[in-house]
Amino acid sequence: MSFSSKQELNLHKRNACTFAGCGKRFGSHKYLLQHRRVHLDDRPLKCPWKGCKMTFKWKWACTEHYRVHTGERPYVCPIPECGRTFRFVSDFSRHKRKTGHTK
Amino acid sequence: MSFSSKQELNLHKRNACTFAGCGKRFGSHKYLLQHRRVHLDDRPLKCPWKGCKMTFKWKWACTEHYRVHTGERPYVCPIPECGRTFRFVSDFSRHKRKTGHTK
DNA sequence: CTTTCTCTGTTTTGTC
DNA sequence: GGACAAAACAGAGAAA
DNA sequence: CTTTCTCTGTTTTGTC
DNA sequence: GGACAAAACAGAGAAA
Ligand SMILES: [Zn+2]
Ligand SMILES: [Zn+2]
Ligand SMILES: [Zn+2]
Ligand SMILES: [Zn+2]
Ligand SMILES: [Zn+2]
Ligand SMILES: [Zn+2]
Ligand SMILES: [Zn+2]
Ligand SMILES: [Zn+2]
Ligand SMILES: [Zn+2]
Ligand SMILES: [Zn+2]
Ligand SMILES: [Zn+2]
Ligand SMILES: [Zn+2]
Repeated sequence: MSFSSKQELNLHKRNACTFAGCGKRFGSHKYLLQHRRVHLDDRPLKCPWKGCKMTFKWKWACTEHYRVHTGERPYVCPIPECGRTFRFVSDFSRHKRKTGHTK
Repeated sequence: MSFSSKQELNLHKRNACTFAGCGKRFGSHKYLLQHRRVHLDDRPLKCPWKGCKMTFKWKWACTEHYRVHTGERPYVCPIPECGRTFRFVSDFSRHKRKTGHTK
């Protein structure tokens, strides 16, 4: 880590991103370091599906994307009369929030 | 302005956006209020070109977009041997930065 | 790498 | 109980 | 409004 | 000189 000014170092210590136009602050210093990838061009994670060219910055995005190939719908509502299934955790979360279907 | 907690009011006073997942801080309180539109669905500015359906949150984006209809290239490099023209101020800025073509 | 174009935080300009 | 990292979540939000 | 899907800040889980 | 708002800039960054 190198800093071009004392001001920048102080912001870093306060968990603030110093990329131009960002200005975000975070709850942990560890995450601040992970957040940097948002501003970098690298997309190091590749979809393991043969022939798929999708790339990602975040492991979780890659994990969920892979399900569009497999068709997997791993989230199942625990309410017996409902039984809806979801491919993405976000849609499952919304279902629980809107319907109250929680065990 | 209403706040759901004292914590949220304090962040507002420190020019911090309290939308979930944002966490940005800004140089002025006035801009913090303008920044909110980033999180709202409204796109109140409409392209004035007949038949164009483009909409915008920011006036400047609308102003520059309109030039794709008119073909205008209002930015002209002041160095006589160069004379390049640009449709968008950002490209003109980059030209000056990379070449040093400044009067 | 390029060009084209939009988004947005900050700076500059204009009016009182 | 404590690190600490990895995984997963829970929204936001873009696209159609 | 809907469904599908990606992004990311925070929370939860797993290992020592 | 001071507000204060409007306009414009200067990057970042997505898309092709
Ligand atoms: Zn550090
Ligand atoms: Zn950042
Ligand atoms: Zn894939
Ligand atoms: Zn259900
Ligand atoms: Zn206020
Ligand atoms: Zn915000
Ligand atoms: Zn238009
Ligand atoms: Zn030039
Ligand atoms: Zn674009
Ligand atoms: Zn949404
Ligand atoms: Zn998307
Ligand atoms: Zn760029």
